[in-house]
Amino acid sequence: MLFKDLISVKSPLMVLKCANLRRMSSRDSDGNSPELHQHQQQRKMCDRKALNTSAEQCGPRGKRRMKANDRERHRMHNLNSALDALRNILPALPEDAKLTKIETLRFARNYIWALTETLQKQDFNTVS
DNA sequence: TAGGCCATCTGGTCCT
DNA sequence: AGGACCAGATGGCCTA
Repeated sequence: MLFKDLISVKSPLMVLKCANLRRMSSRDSDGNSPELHQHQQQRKMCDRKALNTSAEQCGPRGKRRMKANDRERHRMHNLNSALDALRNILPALPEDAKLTKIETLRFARNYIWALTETLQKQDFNTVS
């Protein structure tokens, strides 16, 4: 199967094309470096922590909550790492075009489907 | 300014 | 009991 065949596989890849256009024209091009983005995220974290100091001070329950929040944060980071790993093995992505989470999942599903089709066709040709 | 995407917090539920 | 998972709420950032 040629790559152009893969491109022709219905909607999710059209979504991908739109996503690439959208992202290539955004973020990094307007001087927003990844470092700055990270800084903004950290600042967000600090704000949250400042808000939560009261929870920290309100005894065992507050401590348990904060511990659970840490675990949840860690869990979501793991999930995002897995999504990044998935993005990295998907084909034909320009360096600065990052798929959203939902786009990544849809594209992966579509890509697997296309590969499966390719294998099935190969098997058919081998047998006949 | 509205809408999309994201990170985080939170409470509920299930599992070990 | 404590941890994992989940879904809803909230607020920030960015683009059209």
